[in-house]
Amino acid sequence: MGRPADPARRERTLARATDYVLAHGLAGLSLRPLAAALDTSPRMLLYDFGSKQELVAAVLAEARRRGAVRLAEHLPPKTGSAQERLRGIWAWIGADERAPFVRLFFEVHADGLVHPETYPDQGEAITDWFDTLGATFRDVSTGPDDTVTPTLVMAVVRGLLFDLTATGDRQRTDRALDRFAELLNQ
Amino acid sequence: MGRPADPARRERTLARATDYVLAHGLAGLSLRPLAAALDTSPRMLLYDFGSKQELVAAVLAEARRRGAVRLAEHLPPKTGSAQERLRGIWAWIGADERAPFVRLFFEVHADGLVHPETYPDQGEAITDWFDTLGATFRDVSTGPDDTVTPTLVMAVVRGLLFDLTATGDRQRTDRALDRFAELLNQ
DNA sequence: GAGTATATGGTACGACTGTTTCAATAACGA
DNA sequence: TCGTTATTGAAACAGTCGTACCATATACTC
Repeated sequence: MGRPADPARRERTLARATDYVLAHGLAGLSLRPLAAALDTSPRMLLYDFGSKQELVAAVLAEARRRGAVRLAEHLPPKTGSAQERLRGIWAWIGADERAPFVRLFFEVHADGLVHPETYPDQGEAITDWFDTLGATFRDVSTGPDDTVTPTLVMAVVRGLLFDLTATGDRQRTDRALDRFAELLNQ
Repeated sequence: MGRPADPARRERTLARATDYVLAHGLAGLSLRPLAAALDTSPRMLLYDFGSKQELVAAVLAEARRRGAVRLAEHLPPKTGSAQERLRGIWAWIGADERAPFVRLFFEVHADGLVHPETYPDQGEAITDWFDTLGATFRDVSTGPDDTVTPTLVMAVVRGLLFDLTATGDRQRTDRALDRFAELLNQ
């Protein structure tokens, strides 16, 4: 009895809100402009998500879900040298299409440093790529439980992403990655 | 004639404001709490700095100045292997005492990605370490104008700092740096 | 139709924001 | 003491923020 609930609405709003946050960033996020861009109202955002904090948490979870899916779709087969695979990953993550994800990634990390309590799984978000990347670079690892190699590979990728997003100098960062790939291949 | 100006007040306020921002971060910075912590008033902050934006710019310039001074003080002489020098830099920058600087560093970068117009010299802030680090690692560079080696070295350091600040796992990040130092030494 | 649960719009509250305005005080030279 | 300039306090302004309250509309069962 009564009007049936419409859970699809929340999902649709979440998807569009995630698009919005990827486009505009997290820092200045405000309910009223967000609602206006989504053709809804702050009233409905709170109705669906309870509070702004829960909305943000849902958006971040959705963004991470999307990233994981696309990474899984793209991850190259384990053919070719470690050098080639590393270059493939860098070309993919550094492409302009990934810029909104990368930007949000850095934004969440920075905010997490100031408000650790808001991101209880901050550490996980960093290390859960290891399972994926560790498998990809198993042949250059020292053993099946080697966490050092994936740590270093991810540090290079993140560090160069940091540089690339700040300076826009793709040539220099590309070359630096090549240099690392050579070192790793020896 | 008339009451003499007191430029020392602005300097004193700037120094304390920089301490405050290093301790509390940039994101939630607000004039009233800042003024209260500095035993002054929002009125005086604007009197001395003109606007919040100019205050922030002054604080960031001061923070960068401090960082440069301390780095210059610490930079080890060019004795020892590249491996040892890299470990020295990592031990210094990764120490707990540097955490506020590192935090602010990531915060500014993230904010700069969303509001590039606010940080006209964002790229410079990244590349101006190269002159210092390029000299330190000249023996592993391919030439006097080699920008690739310092780019890679800094990417590893920043990437591992990212990991360390997010996960707190010092053992794993230390080992990853050692691994990189070995690779670089070959 | 009535009854009922979900979905919305409108509005206002209280707390904050950076900034401005107006007035008062303080320290100097003449 | 007086003029002048620097400094400072108190208050208000115009805006934004997240959120709560109240009424209404909608879509369903019976």
